[in-house]
Amino acid sequence: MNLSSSSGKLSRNTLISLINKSSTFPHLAQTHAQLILNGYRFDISTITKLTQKLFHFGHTRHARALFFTVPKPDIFLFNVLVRGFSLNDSPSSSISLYTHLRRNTDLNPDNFTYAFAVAACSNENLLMLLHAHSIIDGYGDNVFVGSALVDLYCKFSRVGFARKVFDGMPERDTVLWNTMINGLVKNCCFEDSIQVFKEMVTRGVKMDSSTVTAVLPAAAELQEMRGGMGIQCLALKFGFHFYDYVLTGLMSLYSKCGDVKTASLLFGMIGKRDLIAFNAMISGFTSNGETECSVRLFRELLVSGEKVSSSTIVGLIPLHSPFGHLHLACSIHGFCVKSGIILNPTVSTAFTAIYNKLNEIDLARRLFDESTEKTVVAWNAMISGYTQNGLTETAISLFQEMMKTEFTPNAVTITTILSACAQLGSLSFGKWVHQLIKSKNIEPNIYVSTALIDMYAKCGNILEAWQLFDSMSEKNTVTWNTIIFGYGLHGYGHEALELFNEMLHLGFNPSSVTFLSVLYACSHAGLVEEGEEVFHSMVNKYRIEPLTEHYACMVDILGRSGQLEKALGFIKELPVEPGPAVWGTLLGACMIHKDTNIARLASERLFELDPESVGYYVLLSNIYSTERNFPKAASIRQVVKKRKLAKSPGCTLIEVNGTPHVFVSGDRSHSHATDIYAKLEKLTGKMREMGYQSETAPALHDVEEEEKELAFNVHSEKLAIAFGLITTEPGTEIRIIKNLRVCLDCHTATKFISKITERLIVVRDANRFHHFKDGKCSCGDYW
DNA sequence: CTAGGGTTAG
Repeated sequence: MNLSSSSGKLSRNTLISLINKSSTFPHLAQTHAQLILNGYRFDISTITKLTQKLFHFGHTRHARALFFTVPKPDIFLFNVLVRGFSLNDSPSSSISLYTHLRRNTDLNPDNFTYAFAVAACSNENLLMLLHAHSIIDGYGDNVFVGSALVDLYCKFSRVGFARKVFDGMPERDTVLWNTMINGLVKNCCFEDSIQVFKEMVTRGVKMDSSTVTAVLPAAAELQEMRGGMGIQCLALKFGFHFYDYVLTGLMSLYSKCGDVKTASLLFGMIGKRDLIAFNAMISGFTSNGETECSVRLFRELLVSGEKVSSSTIVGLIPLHSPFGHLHLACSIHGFCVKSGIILNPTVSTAFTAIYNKLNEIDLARRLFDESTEKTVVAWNAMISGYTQNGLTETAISLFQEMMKTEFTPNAVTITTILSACAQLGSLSFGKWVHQLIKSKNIEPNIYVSTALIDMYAKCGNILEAWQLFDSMSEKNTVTWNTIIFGYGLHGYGHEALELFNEMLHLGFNPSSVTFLSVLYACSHAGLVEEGEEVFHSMVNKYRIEPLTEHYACMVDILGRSGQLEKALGFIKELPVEPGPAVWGTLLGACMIHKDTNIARLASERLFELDPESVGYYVLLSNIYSTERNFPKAASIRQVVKKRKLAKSPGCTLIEVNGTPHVFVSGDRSHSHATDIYAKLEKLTGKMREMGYQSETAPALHDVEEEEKELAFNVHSEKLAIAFGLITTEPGTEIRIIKNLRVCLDCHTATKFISKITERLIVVRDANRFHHFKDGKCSCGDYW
C-alpha cells in the first residue's frame, strides 16, 4: 500500500492501528511520517503508542528523542518511558526519568510509575527510597506496586522485607502470590514457599500455571513427593493446560525424588524439550544409578545439535552412585577436554568430589591444582576429600594453606575441618577452630554444631560436648546420634540410653546409625539386657534392617558378658553371611573369657575371610599363650612374619602447651628421655608399695606387646603419661591418645598413677575413652 | 523449570 498517495486525512484510530500493525522498524518510521503529515505530531496518545512500539523494536534512542519533542508529556507517556528503558537494558535511564518527573514537572507519579520504577532499581537503597515514596503518594497498597516491591526485595535477597510488604497488602492477586512464592524459592526458602502456596490454596486464591511452575522446584528440592503430588492434583483439578514449563517442573520433581520412571514418562510428554528438561532428566537418571540411560540421553542431546551446558556435565557425573564409576567419570572428563568444554569452578569441583569419593585423591588434587579459578567450594571439596580418606594431617595442612589465601573458610570448611580434628583427636586444634568460629562470625548452623559436639566428644571433653548439645535450639537425628555415640565412647551407657529414650520421646526418627550408637554404648557399659531389648525394638518396632555392624555389636554385648555360646548361636542364626567384623568380635570375647574352642572356630573363619589382617593372628597366638601352648603360639607368629604382615606399631600422642609429642614403645629418642624414665622408676616404686604387680597375662586385644622379649620395653602410653606429669603443673589433667587398645598392665598402672599423683588422666585408645581418677577407671575394667 | 562443597557409623 502507498500511504503517501492517500489524499484524505487519516483519523487517529487509523494511525494507531497502522502503528500496531507495523512489523518492522522502517515500516514504523513510515507510519511516523504519516502521523506528522496528518498533524498528529503533538497528539499525545498517538505519540505514546508510537513510543511503545519503538521500545518494542529496541530503538531506545529514537524513543527518547521522540519523547523530548513532546511539549507537555502526561504521566502515561512518562510511564511508558520508565517501563521502556528498564525493559531495554537501561534501568538507570528509568530512574533518572523518574527523578526528572518528580523534580521538574507538576505531574504526580501513579501506581504504574511506581511499579515500573521499582522494577528498575539497581540497588537496595534506591528500592527503599522508592518504596517510601510510593507509600507517601498513597500507592503502598496497590497490588502492582506491591508485586514489584516483593519481586525486587527478593532479588536483593531481602526476603524479610518482601514478606513484610506481602503480608501488609490488603488485597492480593494471583500475580502477587506467584511473585512471593517465586521469590522465596529463588532464595532457597523452600519450606516457606510451600507454606505460602498452601495458604494460597486454603484461601481459595485462583492459581495459574505460573504458580505451579514456581512452587514445584521447592517440592523437588525438599524431595517432598507428597507435597509435589498434591500440587499436581490441584493443577489437574483446576484444569490447567499442562504447558511444557509445568511438565518440565513436574518431571524435575519426580526426577529429584528418585522416581525416574514417572519422570521419563513426563519427559516424553513434553512437546518441545529444552536443555533444561534434558539436564533435569539426565541428572535424575544419574543420581538414580541409571548411568546408561543418562549417557544415552546425553548422546541424543549431542546428536540433536543442541548446546550442552555445564549443568549437563554436572548432571552426568555419577556423584551419588556407590562405586566403580571411575571409568565413566574419566570418560566424561575426557569428553570435556576434547570438545573444549571449559571446566568452570562448578564442573571442576564436581569432578574433584567424585575423584575424592572414589579414593582417587591424586587425580582430584591434580584437577584442583590445575583449576585456575578456585572457589571456596573447590577448597572445601579438596579438604573434605582428604578428611574422608583418613588423610587428616593433609586435610589440616591444606586448610592452613587456604587460610593464607584470600579465601575465608565458611561453615562447610569448618564442618569438614572439625571432622578431621575429631579423627585426629587434637583437642587444642579443635578448640582453636571453635575460637575461629566465634571470631570469624561463622554461621553456627546444625552441621557446624554437630561437628563441634563430635570433635569435643572424640577429643575427650564429653562435658563440653554435652553443654554444646544442650544449648542447641535445633537438633536433628544426626545430632542425637553424635551425642549418644559420644556418651558410649566414654563408657556412659546409662546416659546414652536415657538420651536415646528422650530422643524418641521428642519424636525424632532413629536411624540405623542411632541404633548402632546405642548398641555400641551398651557394649561399652556391659548393659546386656538393655542391648538385647534395643536390638529387638530396632528390628520389630522400627523395622530397620540390621547391618553387619549391628550384628557385630550384639555379638560384642553377649560375648563380653561371657555368654559365648549364646553369641555363637546368634551368629549361626544370622540371615546374612557373617563377615570378619562379626567373627573378630567373637574372637575378642573368647580372649577375655579364655575360651579356646570357640576361639579356634572363630579364627579359622577369620583366616579364610580376612587373611591380610594381623590382629586376629595376634589374638589367637595370645590365646595359645594363655593355655601355655607356647610352640603353637610361636608358630602362629611365624605365619605373620612369613607373610610379612605388618602390624602397626603402638604409639601415643600427648599435647603439652599445644605442641604434640609422640612416643613409641621403648622410646629413648625424646629430649626428656632421661627424666621420663627416672619419673617412671620413681612411680613404679610407689606403685609396688601400694600393691601393684606387672600383669603377666597376655594382652586382651591387639595391643603393643607382640613378642615376649618386648616385655622389657615400656609401652608408649606410660612414657607419654610420665612426660605429661613432669611438664605440667600439679593437678592439671592429662590427656593422651593411643592408636591401639590399652593393655591390661598399662590400664592397671594408670589407675595407680592417677591415685598417687592425684591427676585426672584421660586416655583415648583405638576403641574408646578411659577416665582414670583416684585409682579407678570410668570403664569399670570393662573394655 | 537445570549444576558444585559439609555433620553421625565395631
